[in-house]
Amino acid sequence: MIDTKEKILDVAEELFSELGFSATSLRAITQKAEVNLASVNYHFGGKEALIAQVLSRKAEPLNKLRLDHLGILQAKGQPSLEELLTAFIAPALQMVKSKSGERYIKLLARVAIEPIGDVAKNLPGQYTEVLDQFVPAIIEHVPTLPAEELYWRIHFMLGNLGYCMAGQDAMLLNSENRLCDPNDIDGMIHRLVAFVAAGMRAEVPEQYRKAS
Amino acid sequence: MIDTKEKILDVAEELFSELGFSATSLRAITQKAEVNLASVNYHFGGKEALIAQVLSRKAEPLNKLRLDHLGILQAKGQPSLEELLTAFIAPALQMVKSKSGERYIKLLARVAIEPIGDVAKNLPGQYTEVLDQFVPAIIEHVPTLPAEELYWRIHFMLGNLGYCMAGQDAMLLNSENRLCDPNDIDGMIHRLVAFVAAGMRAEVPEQYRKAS
DNA sequence: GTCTATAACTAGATAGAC
DNA sequence: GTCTATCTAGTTATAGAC
Repeated sequence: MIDTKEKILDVAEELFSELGFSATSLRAITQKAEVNLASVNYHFGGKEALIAQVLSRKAEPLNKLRLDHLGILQAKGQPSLEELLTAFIAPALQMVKSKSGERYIKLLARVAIEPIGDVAKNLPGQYTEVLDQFVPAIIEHVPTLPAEELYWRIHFMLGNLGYCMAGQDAMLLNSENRLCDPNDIDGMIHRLVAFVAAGMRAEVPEQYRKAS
Repeated sequence: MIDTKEKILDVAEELFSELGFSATSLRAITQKAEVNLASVNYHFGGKEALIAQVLSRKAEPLNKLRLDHLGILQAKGQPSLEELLTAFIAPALQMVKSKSGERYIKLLARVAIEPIGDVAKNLPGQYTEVLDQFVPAIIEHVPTLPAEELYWRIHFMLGNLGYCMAGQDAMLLNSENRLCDPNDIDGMIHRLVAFVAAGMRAEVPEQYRKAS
């Protein structure tokens, strides 16, 4: 069947996100997907490669959304820092509205907690293309920022994003009386962009103000 | 024995962080701790309450460090925003240098991924006292910030902190060629404080600039 | 009781027929 | 591309020697 690969990926994504990687056997996946056991190896090369594909299949449309958004901005002239950050942040936060997006963030968390082979080590590679496009555009707005400082701040932004994507599942967000609604995705995007933009523009602490 | 409770907590912390909550049986815990199976129920009331205690036992010294730090600052006059944020951020990041601190952050991640009863719901309560002390002190530096906006930014800061605490286990941080060293805890603290302080002081986006 | 050998089972990977 | 059969490794359980 032509979509055997897709069926395997769908079931694998579901079981991996629910049970974890080591608790999910290839036999369980192939049985539920109603395909042959050997087809995993034929199509993917092994369990670890399957995991990597499950993850990259989700990363790809996200990458595309971000790059498309960036392309549209740049076609209109030089985008503002806020516009750049929105192009990076909004697709990720909008993604987690869907069931499938929720699974993706759960899978990322599992990779961090239950490291399988080189999967975690290879994850950042799925985002390098996007970062390589965004980082130079961001630099234009903070030209005096040392490169090391810039990458720290990129990481801080990724931290913000991860926490917000985890949303209601995150432990500290579902607090009462804290006056902000984690379901207000658009509000979250606007506010996060403002917060990160200010952080990006922050003055560099003296001791780190060497040339880059 | 007088420290049966402590022994149970130690072993439970270790097994929960390594195996997860549902994969760790009370039998496994009591056997490894060399205590009677029934003692868990006697001392804690049940598995869920044990989990809650394992978590709160870690939160308490962190809370104390933060509040002590804050007290010292306030005794010297009005602290700067950067000093306040350092008092909040530094204890958490320094904690994860230890094996036990690593376990704690792993447990927090597990609570998010594998929700057990009301444990996740009750976690924020372990930090309310600290936040109730810090938030008013922070407000003095951003007096025009609407309350809702302030809490969003507090959450953004918590996101930064969580990501940095996860450190090398986090998926996106162990990237090559990104020029920043996640083991440089002091550098991380200084830079994160500068980043968050700027975010706190950011101008409020127009649409959210209603009175608080 | 403790230790070791082995059996039974499970899982990932592969070869070769179709 | 799909399938059956098989190989290899790792884990768990158990039997029997000491």
